[in-house]
Amino acid sequence: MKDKQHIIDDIRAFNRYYTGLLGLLNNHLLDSDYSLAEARILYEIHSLQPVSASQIMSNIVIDKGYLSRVLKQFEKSGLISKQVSSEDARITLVSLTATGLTLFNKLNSASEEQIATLLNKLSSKEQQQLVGHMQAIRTLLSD
Amino acid sequence: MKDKQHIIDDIRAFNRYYTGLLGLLNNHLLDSDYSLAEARILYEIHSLQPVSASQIMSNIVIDKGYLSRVLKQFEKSGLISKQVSSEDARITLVSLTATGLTLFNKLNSASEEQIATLLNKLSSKEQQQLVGHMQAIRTLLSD
DNA sequence: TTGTATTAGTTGATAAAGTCAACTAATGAT
DNA sequence: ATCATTAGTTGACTTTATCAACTAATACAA
Repeated sequence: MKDKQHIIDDIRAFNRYYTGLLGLLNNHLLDSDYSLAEARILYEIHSLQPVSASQIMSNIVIDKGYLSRVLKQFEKSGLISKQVSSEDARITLVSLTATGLTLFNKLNSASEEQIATLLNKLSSKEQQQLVGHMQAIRTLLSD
Repeated sequence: MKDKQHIIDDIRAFNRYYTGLLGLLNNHLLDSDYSLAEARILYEIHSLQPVSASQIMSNIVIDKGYLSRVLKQFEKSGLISKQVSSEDARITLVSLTATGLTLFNKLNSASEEQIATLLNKLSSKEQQQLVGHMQAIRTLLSD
């Protein structure tokens, strides 16, 4: 039975470890023209479209000015289209264009590929266990 | 039994979740004058001192030019002292000064406090389980 | 030993990323 | 109607990060 200090140390060690792993997994973005933030915004748009900037901000911690500019750039480069909400003219809903969807699929596949490479080292049973541990962590921390 | 695609999706969902959690836990640094990178460098120096820039780079992914500047600034502000290695004059070993140690302790306590707050929502048994899941993940992924 | 490659670290120049406040326009609430 | 709030934009700026060129020291092999 570990004492509290020991538990805290272990969690921080895991956090350092996992920060590094997340960094490795996100490395493939360096070969693309997109940052992690942009990739994540694209992911949110894909998941929630048509979606407002505010909705995106409720899923990602990001400055609204920064987000506004990213979306502006996305529109300029033809990745998304904007449409003012018919219910509330303050709100602009964004959706992926065909080009945006193609890009999303490309980035998404690359992300999946990273994970797949990680999983290749594990047996099927170990893979199930890994996911089990992850879900257990989320469950423990989400109450 | 989940198929591979399902497993990949679950892992990516965990990664998004944990990225957000790490962001929250690192938020306390916004109230300090130090960035996450700086805090981590300070941590490495504390752990490994006397330590070279190269050694730090083997623990953190960071540009050597950037690291060089951070260390230069640390020295300038009296947080670390530098000493050329007696065995190899290319190598500069850095150590925390008393001021640096004080700062480290402060940042360290704040980090621990963040974790402690997270743990407060859990019973002692759940805390042990949480650490168990984390170690299991590390074990699975580190082979 | 001498030349060649490698390693450690620094610096200049630049780009990318993120922050903050002021602002407009639309809507909500009393 | 007025006042407050919400959504989003923009300008100005700082911080963070990247990359290549460079010096100096050491390793290594002929």
